[in-house]
Amino acid sequence: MKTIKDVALVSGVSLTTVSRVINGSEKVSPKTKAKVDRAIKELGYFPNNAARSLVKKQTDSIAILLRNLYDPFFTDLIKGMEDASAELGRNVIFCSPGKNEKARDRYIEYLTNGISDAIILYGSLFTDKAMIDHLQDVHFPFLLIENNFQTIPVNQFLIDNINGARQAIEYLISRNHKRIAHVMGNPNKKVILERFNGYTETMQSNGLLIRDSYLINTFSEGEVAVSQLQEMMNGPEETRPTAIFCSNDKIAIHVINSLTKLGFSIPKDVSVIGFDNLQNYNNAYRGPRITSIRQPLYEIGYDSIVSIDGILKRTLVPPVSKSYSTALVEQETVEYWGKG
Amino acid sequence: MKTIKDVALVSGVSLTTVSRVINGSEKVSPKTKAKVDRAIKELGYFPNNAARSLVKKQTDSIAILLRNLYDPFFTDLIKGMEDASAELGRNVIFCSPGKNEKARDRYIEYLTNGISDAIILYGSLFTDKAMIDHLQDVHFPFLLIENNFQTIPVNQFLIDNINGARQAIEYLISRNHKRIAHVMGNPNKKVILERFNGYTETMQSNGLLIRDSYLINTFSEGEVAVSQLQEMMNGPEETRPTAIFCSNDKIAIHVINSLTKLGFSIPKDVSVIGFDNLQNYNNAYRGPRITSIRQPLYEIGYDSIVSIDGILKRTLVPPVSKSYSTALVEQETVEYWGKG
DNA sequence: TTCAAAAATGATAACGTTACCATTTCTTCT
DNA sequence: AGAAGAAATGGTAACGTTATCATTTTTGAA
Repeated sequence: MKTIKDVALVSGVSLTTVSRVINGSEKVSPKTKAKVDRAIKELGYFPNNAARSLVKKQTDSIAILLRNLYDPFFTDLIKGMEDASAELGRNVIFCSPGKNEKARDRYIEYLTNGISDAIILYGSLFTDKAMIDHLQDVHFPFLLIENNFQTIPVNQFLIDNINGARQAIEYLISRNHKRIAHVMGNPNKKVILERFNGYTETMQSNGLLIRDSYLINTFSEGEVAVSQLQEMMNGPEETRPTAIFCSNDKIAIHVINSLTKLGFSIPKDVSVIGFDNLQNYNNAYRGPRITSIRQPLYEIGYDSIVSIDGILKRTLVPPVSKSYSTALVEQETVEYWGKG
Repeated sequence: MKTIKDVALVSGVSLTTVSRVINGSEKVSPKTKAKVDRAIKELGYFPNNAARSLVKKQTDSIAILLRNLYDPFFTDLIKGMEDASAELGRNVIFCSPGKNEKARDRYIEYLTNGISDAIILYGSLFTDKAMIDHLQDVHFPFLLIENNFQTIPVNQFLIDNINGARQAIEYLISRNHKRIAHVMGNPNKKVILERFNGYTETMQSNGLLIRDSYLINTFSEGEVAVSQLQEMMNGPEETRPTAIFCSNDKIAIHVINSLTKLGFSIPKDVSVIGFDNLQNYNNAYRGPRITSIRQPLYEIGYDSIVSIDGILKRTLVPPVSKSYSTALVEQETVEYWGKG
């Protein structure tokens, strides 16, 4: 490995001067700069980042921690992050420790100690108070996306899930639906809970009844959810839901598949609306395109990098927090109820 | 930021002893270890990786460079890498510079100088000779997947695309197809060229004619490809292909969509076979599930991490090279031709 | 030509850790 | 009790870079 020392020796100048050339300092004569550049090229020298960040106490790179990098849910988010970092010329590194908490903490310890200058964390199940406290204690810059810490002043981007759910329900109501069920996921997740809240609030404020059978939890019940679904759909016609709001598109796919197997046709017999507006369906799915609520993941990804960059450059003063609104995407799983 | 010095001060031992405790050395008494551990906890000390890798000249982490992390094509590959690194307890960092060559080189310079101990590179358009030469010059461990350097002894994993194409064509032949067309992508890509070669070789060895119209290049022709496709399918029945082999599933989707628009039904009027066996289709796609050649991307991802780990631990001696075979996945786009 | 100011260059100490060798302390055996 | 050996601990120099201050060289005005 070639070092700055070798370059200094070959070009006949001091370490300091070489360092100046490398870092593009103005205070070096063109002649000297040429000499040093020549030596650098000749030796194939590259600066060592470990040494550099040790003394500078900064690395110039941003880390992103996602639970699973391979999840198609993250497609747009990652794309936004890639685009922003390319435009800014920032090095960005992605890590995905999976659901293992030990691995997550190992990565955080690794990334926050001499590897990156800031970290972006996505997802509520992925973060806990102790972790956030730790990051604050050591004054390490971080940005949370869709996490559970709305009460403390940290950098965080949130999606207005409550209003997103409202958009879904009000859209259904505008299509003449009154009996609307909700199939939800793990309520420990921020997004699931908020969408549930948005559902109940909107139903109530529109004077619509939420029957017990209208709430199906795929998380706590496991396989039971399907039989609950079946029971609900086989109930008397006057209480049977005409539309189902699902916590997300994955659940919607599951619901549509199950209903289809039970002999129902979507959206003729029952409308279904999802959340997330997935761009890619698993190729096992054969049903109609899901009418869904879109969250601006590309924008969020893009902005997150830009914001962290701003914070590191001190052009932005933390805490930076934003709320993103959702939009309804009409596709094929919702139909006007009754005689249109 | 707390340092080893603070820990030494608080626990009343020397720097060296603290370092020993941190690194789990045996040569420290239980009593001292307890004292030091207490101080570490009390101070919230974490070792600085920059300083550590500066002196150790190793970082214990592996870097992966993919052109675009968000591409659903990489789903299984990434999953395999994540699983392997989790099992090994290795830190793995992903970077995706996009198609920008400058950015790619910036990342390589960054990663190879004090950030990671080895690098995995995927894709043939993504690497060039100069880059590989550089990595070899500086003796930085790397592993290529599906690249263009079969001639020089580097660590590399390859997929047997020629045989994969043969599997596709022979399957079609076994289903009574004789007039088989090929819609291909950018032939500068290793995989595209090899699949094309596999197609021509297998056609020839089976005594089947490749008419000029049977070769359609979506890359050089752009939109022209669709009109070529149309022309081919509207030709006289006795020369019209009964099956189309596509370089990959994305192209197959494009072909199926175009043919459907032209009034053809898949697989009744013409069979289509793809390559890659994508797990997720873009939700705009409405056609049948694509019969395709599967490449073992999960295994490749998993093995790549294990191999690089082995090379770094010196339990494996480079060059490590493997060839992976493909498998046919029967789905819905190929039918027996004629009266079955 | 001289001198002050500006520009260019250099010497050296950090940064936080581990490697290496030296020293001290503890065991154990006679 | 003393010596030899083992175990535990410590001092210090590296690692490759940049920051800080000091020095030298150049420039330009009188």
